[in-house]
Amino acid sequence: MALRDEIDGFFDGFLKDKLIFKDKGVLQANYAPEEILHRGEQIKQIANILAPALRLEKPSNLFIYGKTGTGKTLSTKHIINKLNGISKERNIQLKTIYINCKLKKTADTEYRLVAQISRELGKEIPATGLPTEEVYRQLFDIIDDKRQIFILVLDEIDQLVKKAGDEILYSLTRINSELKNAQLSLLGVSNDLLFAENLDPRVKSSLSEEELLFPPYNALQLQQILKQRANKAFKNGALVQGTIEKCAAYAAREHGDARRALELLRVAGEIAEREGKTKVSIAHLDLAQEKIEKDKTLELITAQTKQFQATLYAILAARKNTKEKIFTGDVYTIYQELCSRVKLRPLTQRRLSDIIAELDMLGIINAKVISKGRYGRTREIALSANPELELKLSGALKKELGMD
DNA sequence: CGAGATTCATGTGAAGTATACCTTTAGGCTTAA
DNA sequence: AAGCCTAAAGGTATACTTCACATGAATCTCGTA
Repeated sequence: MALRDEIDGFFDGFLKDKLIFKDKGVLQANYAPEEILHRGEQIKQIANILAPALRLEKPSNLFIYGKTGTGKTLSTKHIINKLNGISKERNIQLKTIYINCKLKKTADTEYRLVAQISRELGKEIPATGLPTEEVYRQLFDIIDDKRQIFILVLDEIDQLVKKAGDEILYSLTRINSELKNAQLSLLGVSNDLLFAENLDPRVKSSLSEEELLFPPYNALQLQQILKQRANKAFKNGALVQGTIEKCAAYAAREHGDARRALELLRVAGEIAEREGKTKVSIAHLDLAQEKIEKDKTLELITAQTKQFQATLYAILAARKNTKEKIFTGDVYTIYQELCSRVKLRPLTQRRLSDIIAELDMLGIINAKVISKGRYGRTREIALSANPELELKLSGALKKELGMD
């Protein structure tokens, strides 16, 4: 009974003392403000390009690129929402589909992408079993059902191509020639500025009928964006003077990533709140910086399969054993021991090699192929984490793998 | 001493296999006329 | 006879394995200055 009261008391206090935030959601990544600052020009252009859709004419394919946190996703979603609003109001046969290609297990192969698109349109497609052709055919049927325009947004399209190749895009750009009633426009969004360079020329020319570059925000613009959101998110006076400026400066240093700046501010607020403070100070920003990095990686690895986790753990262990550089062979030996210890069926070295390459792609480790001359050829593996994070990772992995 | 051959440990590509899932289809059973 | 259910057959995507060949600089070899 006593415990019960104590907990009630805790929750009460938690609710009553909203020390810092007024509405934290405003700082969350998926929040869409009514007014998007400093992107007026880009939004207008996107609108211009997509506008024909409202007259049931196929808009040009559009390719948007710019670094992370420059408002690409936000702006496209904004326009998409507006289009949806208008088409609903006027009863225009316009549908939009938004797919984020980065989400693992969702859209990282041709089959999964097409299946996901169909799912967005309300058709259940099994995870496996159907021929890819069949899934395409079903998608056609849905799309070509009547005279209508589709706008397909592929966010983080570079991730998709990196994993699954650009033939997918070729197929997608060719869909139109097979459609009788409907028309489909592609809107590709990429974080990688050089992405288009390596595409098949046919795909490239067809995907980027129109192109749009989102430049990074500068420190001043970031400040204004932060202020706009902070006013809604925080209680009056919850921010120590200069916090926003500092936060903007941090983010500007990292190629003007607004998403990161907002996250930084939010996490700083959360930390301050947990400390029971009523004000967010610059010190909290620094703490937040570390925490974000930790959480990102932690989240990433817990989402991986056991095999990936075991591999990473083996790398961490190898790292602990020797101060010297780590090579694939060392990792594999440790990995095998580890497998027998946690009762995991060990994979072949061939597969491990691929897994290491994938971990590298995920940015969790740094691996590059080197030749040691007489002593063969291998991957030289380094961790991109700092020692403290390393410790946390290793702890988390132990738990994931069920070790004591 | 230096050019070319050798060597090692693993990268890498292609093809094959296991698994988990899908649709189709034929046969058997039930049901209703 | 028509309708429905079930299990087998035949097919796919994905993750992984097997096999075989490719890599590329440190090291070795050997001819030459």
